[in-house]
Amino acid sequence: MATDALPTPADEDVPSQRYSGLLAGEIEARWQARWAAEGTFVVPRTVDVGPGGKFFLMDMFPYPSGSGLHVGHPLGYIATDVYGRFLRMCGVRVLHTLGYDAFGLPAEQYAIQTGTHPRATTEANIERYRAQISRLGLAHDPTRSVATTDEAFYRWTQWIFLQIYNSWYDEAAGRARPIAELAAAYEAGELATPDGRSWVELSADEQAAALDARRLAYRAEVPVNWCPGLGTVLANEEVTVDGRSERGNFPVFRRELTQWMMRITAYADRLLDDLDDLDWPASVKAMQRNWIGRSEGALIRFPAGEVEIEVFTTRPDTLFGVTYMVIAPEHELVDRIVPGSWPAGGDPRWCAGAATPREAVAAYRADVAAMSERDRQAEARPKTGVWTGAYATNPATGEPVPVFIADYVLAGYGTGSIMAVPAHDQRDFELARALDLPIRPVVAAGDGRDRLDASAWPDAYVGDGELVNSAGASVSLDGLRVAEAKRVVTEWMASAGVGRATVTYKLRDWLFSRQRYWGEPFPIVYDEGGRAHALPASMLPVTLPDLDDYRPRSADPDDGASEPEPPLTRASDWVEVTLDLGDGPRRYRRETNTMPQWAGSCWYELRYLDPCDEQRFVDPELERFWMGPQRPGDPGGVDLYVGGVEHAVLHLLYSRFWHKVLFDLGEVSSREPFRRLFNQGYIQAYAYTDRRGVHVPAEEVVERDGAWWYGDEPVRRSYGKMGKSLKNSVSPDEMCDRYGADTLRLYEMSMGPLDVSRPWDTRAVVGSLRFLQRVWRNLLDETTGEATVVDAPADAGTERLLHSTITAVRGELEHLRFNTAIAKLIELNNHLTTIGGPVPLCVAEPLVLMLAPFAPHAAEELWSRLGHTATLAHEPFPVADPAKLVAESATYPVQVDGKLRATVTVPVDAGEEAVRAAALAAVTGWVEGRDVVKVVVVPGRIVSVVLGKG
RNA sequence: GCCCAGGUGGCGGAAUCGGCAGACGCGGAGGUCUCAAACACCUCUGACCGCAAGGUCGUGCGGGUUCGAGUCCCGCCCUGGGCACCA
Repeated sequence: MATDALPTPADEDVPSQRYSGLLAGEIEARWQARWAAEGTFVVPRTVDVGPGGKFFLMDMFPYPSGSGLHVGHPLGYIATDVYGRFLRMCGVRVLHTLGYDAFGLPAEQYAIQTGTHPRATTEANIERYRAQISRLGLAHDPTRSVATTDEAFYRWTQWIFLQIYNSWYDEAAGRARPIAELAAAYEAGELATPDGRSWVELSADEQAAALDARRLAYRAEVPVNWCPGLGTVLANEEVTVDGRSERGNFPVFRRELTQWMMRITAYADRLLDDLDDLDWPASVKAMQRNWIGRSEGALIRFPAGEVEIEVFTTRPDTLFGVTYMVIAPEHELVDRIVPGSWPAGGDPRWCAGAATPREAVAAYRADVAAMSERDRQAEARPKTGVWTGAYATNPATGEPVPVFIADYVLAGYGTGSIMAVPAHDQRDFELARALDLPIRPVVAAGDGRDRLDASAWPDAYVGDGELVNSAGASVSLDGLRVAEAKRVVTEWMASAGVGRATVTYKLRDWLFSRQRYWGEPFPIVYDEGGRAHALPASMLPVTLPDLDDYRPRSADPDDGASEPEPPLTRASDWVEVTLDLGDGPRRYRRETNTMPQWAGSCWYELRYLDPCDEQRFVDPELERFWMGPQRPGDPGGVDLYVGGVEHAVLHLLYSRFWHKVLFDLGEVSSREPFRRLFNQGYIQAYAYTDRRGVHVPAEEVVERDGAWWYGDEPVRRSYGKMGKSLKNSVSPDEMCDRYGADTLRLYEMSMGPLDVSRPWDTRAVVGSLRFLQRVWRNLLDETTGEATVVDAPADAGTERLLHSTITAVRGELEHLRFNTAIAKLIELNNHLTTIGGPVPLCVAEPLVLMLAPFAPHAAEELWSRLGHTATLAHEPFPVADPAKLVAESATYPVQVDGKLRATVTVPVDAGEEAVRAAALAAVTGWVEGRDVVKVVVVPGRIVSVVLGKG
C-alpha cells in the first residue's frame, strides 16, 4: 500500500482552533513548562497549613524496566493526580511525588542482557520513565523525587539497617530496644544469659555472641530458598506455591546456608493486630493474616527413650486419641531415636520391607529428596510414611505410640513433629488407613456415624462434640465439649509439666541477603576471626564498587547442589579494608551479599518528606506533620497509598515491619506507614495469535462476522496483560501524540471504577477527545480561539443542573469515583450544547474548574482564555448553592400493581393527597372496574396503586 | 477444599438506607456537511410483537419477603483473585 496516497486533511477545512490532538500537544507542553517554571506544585518544607488540612498522597513507585511504560502503568498515577489536584483546589496542602525503585534483579538482568552496567541502564530507564510520566501533566513535587539507587538515599537504607541490627526485641515490653540496653540488662542480672552464667564470666566473644543471638538483624544457618537460575537465595515471599522463583520461574531448592535474617516474627502479633486499625482493602488484610498464619494451640512433650519429642497441636483435647506420631523426614531428632533393629510388636506394613529402621528411614528420605517441590505439593497425593522403629509415650495415658516419619509433616512449621489423631484429623486419618494404624475416636460425632468404632468412617470427624474415651489416671475429659476440654487438658499439662499453651505462626523470619550485585551493600565488615561488626553511621554510605563483571556466577538452574557466589567477592580492593572501629586500624573483610530489592521500598515514603536532609533520614517534625496520628487510636501513616494488589504480602508486610521498628526506637511517631491503601485495577488487553500460535499486532486485527481477522487470516483472541511480546502494548506516548495527555487521562479515568480491571480499547479513546472538543467549542470560537461566553445569568434549568452537578462531582471525587464524576460533567456540557447560544460565564467558570483535575492543561488554557492570568491549580473548587437546587415541580412515576403505567408532574410543595389524586387521575384506564385496595405515596419518589384481586 | 471479590445491552460500565434498570462512553444504524472523507454535527439504538399508539419480557439460576427487588433473605451455578498436607 502506498502511504503517500492516503488523503491528507485539507487545512482550511478544519478550524484552526479546534481542540485536536495536535493543539492539545501544544497546550500541554506550554502549561507543563509554566508549572515547572513557577514551581506550581512545589510543597514548602514547613509544617504550617491552612484550614484545609494536609494530605500525604502516594503511589507505589515504579520499577523502571527497560521496556518503558504502557498505558496501564500510569492508571494509578493519573488517579492520584486527579484526587490531589481536587484536594489542592479544596485548600488542602497536598504532598505528592514519585520516585524510583531501581535496585534489584530485573535491572541487573536487563543490564546483563544488554551488556551495559546496571547503573547506566537504570539511569537511562529512569530518564525514560520521567519523560513518559511528565507528558501526562502530573502535579508531582519535582524536588522530592528519589531513586533507591542514589547514594544519598541508600546511605539511609543502610543507616536503618544499622538501627535494626543494633536492636533486640524485648518480649516483656512488647517492643524493640537498643542492643546496648540488652547488654546492660545482662550485666545487671535482670536477664539470664543464654547458658545461665553471669555476664562478667563470659568472654568478649561469648558476650558478643549472646547479643548477636538477639539482634533483629542476624546471621544464621537456616534452610533457605536457593535459586541457581538466578544465582541467589530468595525470601519465602518470592517463591511461588509450586516451588519456583517468582522472577524468572526457575526451580528453587531448600538448602542450609548462613544468611542475614530479619526477625520479623517478633512482630507477628503486632503486624496482625494492627491490621484492624488500617483502612485497607479486606482482601489485602486477609492475605496478610493468612501469611502471618497465627494459630493457637499447645506444645506437648512425648518422652521417647533418651529424648523428648515435642509436638505442636491445635487440638490438645484429642490427646487420648493419639495412636501414632509423625516427625518430618529431615528433622534432626530422627537419627537420635532410630533403633538398630525392628522391635517386636510392630506391623510389617509400617516398615516398607526394610531390614532395619535405619534402612527404612534412609530409603524414605531418598524418595522424598528425589521428588520435586511440585510433586510434593501435588493435590490428592496418597499419604506415605514409614516407621522409625521407635516408640514414644503418651503423657496422658502412659501408652507407647509408634513414631513415624512422613512428608506430610513439614519441618518448618510448629516443631516439625505432630501427635497423630487419625479419628479427628483428615491427614492423620489418611495415613492411618494407608498403613492400617489404629483409629481411636475421642470426640463423639453428632452426624450419625458410630461414636466409638471408626472402622466404617469415610473420613475424620473434625467437628465439635462430647469427649469420650478420654479418662486417664490424672485427668479426665469425658463429657466435656471440645473448647472446654482444650482448656482443661492444657491446665493439666501445665501442672503436670508435660506441655503448655502456645501460639505458632506460618510467618518465618525474613531472609535478607542476596548474592547479587545490584543492591545496597551491607554496612557490615568481618574481622579476622569471622565476627561481624557494624560500621558506625559516620562511615555511611558504603558505596557499591564498580565491577567489570557484575554477573552472578552462572549455575545450572537445576543444580541444587551448587553454591551461591556473590559478585562482590570479586571486588577484592573493596572487600579487603583497613578500618579503625575504635580499637585502632585493623584488617576487615566487607560483607559481599547485598540487600534484597524490598529494602529501599521499606521506608521511601519517609524520604519523600525531605530527600535533601543530610542530617537525618527524616526530620521528626516533618514526619509528625505529614504522617503522625491524627486522633487517639489512629496508627498514622500516609493518607492514601495507591497501587496494585501484587504487593499485598511482600512490600506491604516488610515496610510495616521496618516502620514498627523505627516507631519502637522513637524515630517516627506513626506506628504504621500507610493508613489507607487502595488497590487499583489493571488495564488489560486482548492479544491475538495466528494458527502457528504466533502473536500478531493487536492494533491491526479486525472483527468480522463474530470472528477476528489479521488480514485474511483468522486469529485467536485471548485476554490478559499488556506486553511487548504479546504485540498488544499501547504506549502513553502514542496516545499523547494522537489525542493529547488530557484525553488519555480522561479516558483512563472514565473507563470504570478505579479498583476494577478493564480492557483497553484504543477506538474508544476518541469519546474523551470529543468531550473536550465540545467543552472547547461551547466556550470558544473554533476559528478565532476567542472566548464566546457572556456575562449574563443562566436560565433556571441550567443553573439547577450546574449546582446539582457540583454536588455530584464533589461527592464522586471524594470517593475516588472518577468515572461517574466525568459522566456528570459530560451531562452538564451536553446540556449546554443542547440549549445552544453563548454560555454564561457563571456556568463556564465552574465547569472549567471542575474539569481541571481531569484535564488540567485544557482547563488551564480555557481558564486563561476566559481572562484569568494565574494558574487555576489553587482556585477554590466550586461549591453548590443549596438554594439553586430547588425545583418548582416534581415528577412521580405511577405504578399499578407494581408496573409503571404513567408519570405525573405536580408542584414541588404538593401534599400527599394532591399527589395521590393526580396519580389516580393519570391511571384511570388501568384502574377502571377494579377496587383500589391501597395507594402508596412515597414523597419525592413514587406512587404505587394496588388493585384488588379479580 | 477454604477465604475474598464479582455475574446488568454487542462492549466498558451507571443505578444498591428497596422506588422510572441500562446514566456516560464505545460500537452499530440512518442522516447533515463534503468531490470524498475525517478525531465534525444531528437522530435512533436492551430483546421480542406491532404500520403505529402501545404491549410483553428482561439485571447468572431456583425459591421467598414486599404495594414494589439488580438491590433484602434462603438454596444453587459460574467467573476472577488469594491460600492450600500449617498439625
